[in-house]
Formats: sequence, structure tokens, C-alpha cells
Amino acid sequence: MTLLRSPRLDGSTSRDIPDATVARLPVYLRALNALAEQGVMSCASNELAEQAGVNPAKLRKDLSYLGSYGTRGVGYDVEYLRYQIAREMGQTQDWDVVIVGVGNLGSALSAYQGFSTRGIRVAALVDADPQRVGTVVSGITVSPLDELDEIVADRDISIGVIATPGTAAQEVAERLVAAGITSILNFAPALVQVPDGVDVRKVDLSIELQILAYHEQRKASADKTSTDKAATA
Amino acid sequence: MTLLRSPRLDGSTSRDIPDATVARLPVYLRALNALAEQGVMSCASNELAEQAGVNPAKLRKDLSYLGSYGTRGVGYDVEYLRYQIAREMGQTQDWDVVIVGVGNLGSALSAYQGFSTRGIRVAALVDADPQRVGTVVSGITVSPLDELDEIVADRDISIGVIATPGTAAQEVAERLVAAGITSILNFAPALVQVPDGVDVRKVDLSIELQILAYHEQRKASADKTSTDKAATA
DNA sequence: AAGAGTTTGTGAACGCGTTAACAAAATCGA
DNA sequence: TCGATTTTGTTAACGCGTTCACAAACTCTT
Repeated sequence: MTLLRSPRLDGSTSRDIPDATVARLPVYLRALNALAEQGVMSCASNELAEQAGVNPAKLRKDLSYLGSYGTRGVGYDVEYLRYQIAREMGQTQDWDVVIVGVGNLGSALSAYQGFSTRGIRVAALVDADPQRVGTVVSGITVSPLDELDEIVADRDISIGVIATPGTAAQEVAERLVAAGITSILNFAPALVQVPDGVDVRKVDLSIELQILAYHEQRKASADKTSTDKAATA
Repeated sequence: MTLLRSPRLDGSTSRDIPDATVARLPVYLRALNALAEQGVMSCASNELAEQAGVNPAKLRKDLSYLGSYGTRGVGYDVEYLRYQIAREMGQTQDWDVVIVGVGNLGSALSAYQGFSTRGIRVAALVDADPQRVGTVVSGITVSPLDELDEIVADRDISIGVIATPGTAAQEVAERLVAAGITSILNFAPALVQVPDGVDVRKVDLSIELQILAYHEQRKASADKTSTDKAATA
């Protein structure tokens, strides 16, 4: 018998927010930050929705899952809403992540500027290759895979990033879980099996381009059939 | 008055496939390739679905959009199905892409091994920074942004990748479109506006980690409330 | 103070995607 | 040849997400 929207001491609600909404909240946060930088104090759902590239009704519905933080007839206070979303997303604290695999992609991720301003801190780099262990990448010394347990425990890390070849992904995932990691971002082109309670998100660079290629092909063949039609007509 | 499922000379169908299905076809392709390498000649939807990490019913429904390529009571011929999906995805040909922005991420993408086996070829690298122009990255000489038009035209490129800082994303997108690009993969943390007919997909590294952080926070506060409950009980 | 104008928050309709369930079609054994 | 078994292709139900449309709530003007 769980209560919906039971209020907590910190003001957040225990009702879970739809996945689709959670995925958009960081977008709203970015838009609000941009507005705040421009000195905008207040904004209506129309403006914010345009900034974020979504339908205004969708924006309002998304925000309604968090609470009632706007004022009818007026709009939203930029700073207040920014803080409320940040709190709901857990961005009042910084989150340490460990990156496994310091190849090209892992190195690029460790140097990525966009993380720090979003509450993400790359706290450790790990690699199985002895040649890479000990080298310094983006100011962080690469540790051996065997030290994963200590690193995760010592620094209280809960999020791991897999940036290895596909063949190593499953074993790395298992080691991450064994070390205590409960959220994984997987860049390897392979799907990993994890126990219940562990979240996995997958980013597949090839697949994104393959999807675009599919649409390109359709555009091309659509052109072709229309010219064919013209020819047979 | 367009006919649905009108057959074409090459055997493909003109009915458009749902987006969700298109996004999964590359996953099936990867699973089929893995099976083929293991010497498996034929497989049932159950096995293939497990390999791909999806529900068997979903797999069959997805495949039904392409046509009827299985045999009832038997299953699917691995090589035949592999070819049919590859053809539908446009993977019978290679797709050239141009990467704009040769920073850490752009360099990593240009070196990414996973592309070539998926029919993606990085054909050109472009950067606005004069210091980077002329350098060789992954065997490709970096060209100035001004030469984008010629590069796209000469090599008949239709897909562009934006790997620049967020501030440059919109201008780069406009230049890509002006050069004739009709599909864009955007890694910059900014949303780009493009004319109708141009496809944009967005990969946001920060957002993926922010979503994981949100779920981590919920796990943590759920633990807290349950211990609270135990304490107050 | 009251009416006109804004803008939020939300109920309801709609559409897409997922999943279960089953008929159709193939193989296999007797 | 026929019945039993297997597995696909598809229909129908369900659930989630999106969008519309409007009442509620606020400001502003007179």
C-alpha cells in the first residue's frame, strides 16, 4: 500500500516520473540555464518549450509530474524551476563515474567538457591493457582492471561507463556489478546481461548512423519511384 | 493514392517501417552476424530474440514489416534473413559520412572500428580551427570548413556528423544542409533547427548519465525511506 | 470591484508500440 | 496419408506517451 505523491522532507515526491519525461528534464534544465545566462527571470511554457524543442503541452505535462511550480497567468520563475528540476534529477550533488576502457572513445569521454556542468565527474579510469595502466589521461592516472573493487568502494562510485570493444563488454559489466556499480552506460556494440536492480543504458554509435542511412535510402528510392512513375506515365 | 506494400523490382516494399522497428533492425543484424560466425545456418525467433535481447513476439512483428522471410515450423535461414535486413537497411552499399569537429570526440569517432563492418565509412574530416586543418587523423587529412561544399559534392556524401562544441552546432548544421547533407547525427549538447526533409538524430552523452543519476538517486532515497519506515515502525 | 486577457495544470481522446494468443503452414513419425 | 508437433505471421487487447482543449487561477485595466 504505497502512497502516491507522498511528500518527503526535502519536498520531492515519491511518485515515479515517466521514463519519457525523465529523459527530457535535462533538456529543460539546459534551456533554463541558457535563459538564466541571458538574464531572463521568468518565462512562459511557450518560450521554454520552443527553447527545448518540444510541444508546450508536453512541457507542461512533464513539469506537472514534479509538482506545481508555475503561476497561472504569469509563467515560470526561471531560477526556481531550474532548481526544482535539478533537485528532482539529483543534480544538487555531483555524481562520480568510472570509465572502463581508455581507448579513443574512453579518452574522449574523460576529456568531455559537458560533464562537469551537468553534475557528472569522471573520478577514475580503468583499463585491462598493462601498457595503458599508469599513463595519465585528462589528468587521471589509468588504473588496472583488478583494482576496480577498491576504486568503486573507496570513492563511493555508483555509475560505470563501458568504453571497451564489444567482446569485453559482458565481462566488464560483471566486474562492475561485482564491485558494487548499480548503473551502467554501455558504449560497446554488444548487449550486456545484468542482475535485477542494475540499470543499463546503451549508446550505439553505429546504429545511429545505420538508422540515418536507412532514411537516406528511402529518400533516394522515393525519388527514383517518382521519376519512374513520371517515365511510365 | 499510394499503394501499400507495392512490390518493387528489387523485392523491397514501399510501406514504411515503424521507427521503433527500424531502430532494432541493426540489432537483429548484429545478432545474425554473430550466429553466422558460429556456423549456425538456421534459427527460430526464440533464439534470435534472446540473442538480440527482445521479446520473441516483438521480433516476429518487426520482421513481418519487411516481408515473410521465415518458414513456419522451421524458423529463419540465418544468411537469407541477414541479407534481407541488410538490404532493407541500405547496407548493401557503403555510406560515406563527413565528421565536422576533430576534437577528442571527432577523433575518436574517426578511429571507431565499429563503423566499417556496418557499412559506414568516414570519408572526410572538417574543422574550423586553422591549427587542426592539414593534420592527419586516422589517416585522413583534416579539411577547412570552407571546403565543405566541394567535399560533400565531390564524394556524394549525404550524412554529416556534428562533433563540435554546442555553440557551433547550429551554424555547422546550416552549412551541412547548404552543402547538400540530408541526414545529421548531432553529438553537440544543443538542438539544431533544420529544414523539412533533413533528418537529425541527437546523441547526448551528458543526458544519458543524468538519466542514470536520476535513477541512482531514487534507489538511494528509496533505501532511505524504507529504513525510515523500519525506524518509525 | 469587476471584467478582459493570460497562462498554467489536467482530464480526455488519440495514436503508436508492445505483448499475448491463435490460426496457418510447415515438418515428422507411424 | 493422417495426426501430432513445431514455429511463423497476424489479429486483438493493452499500456504508455502525446496532444488537444478547457477550467482554474492569476494579472491588469478601468
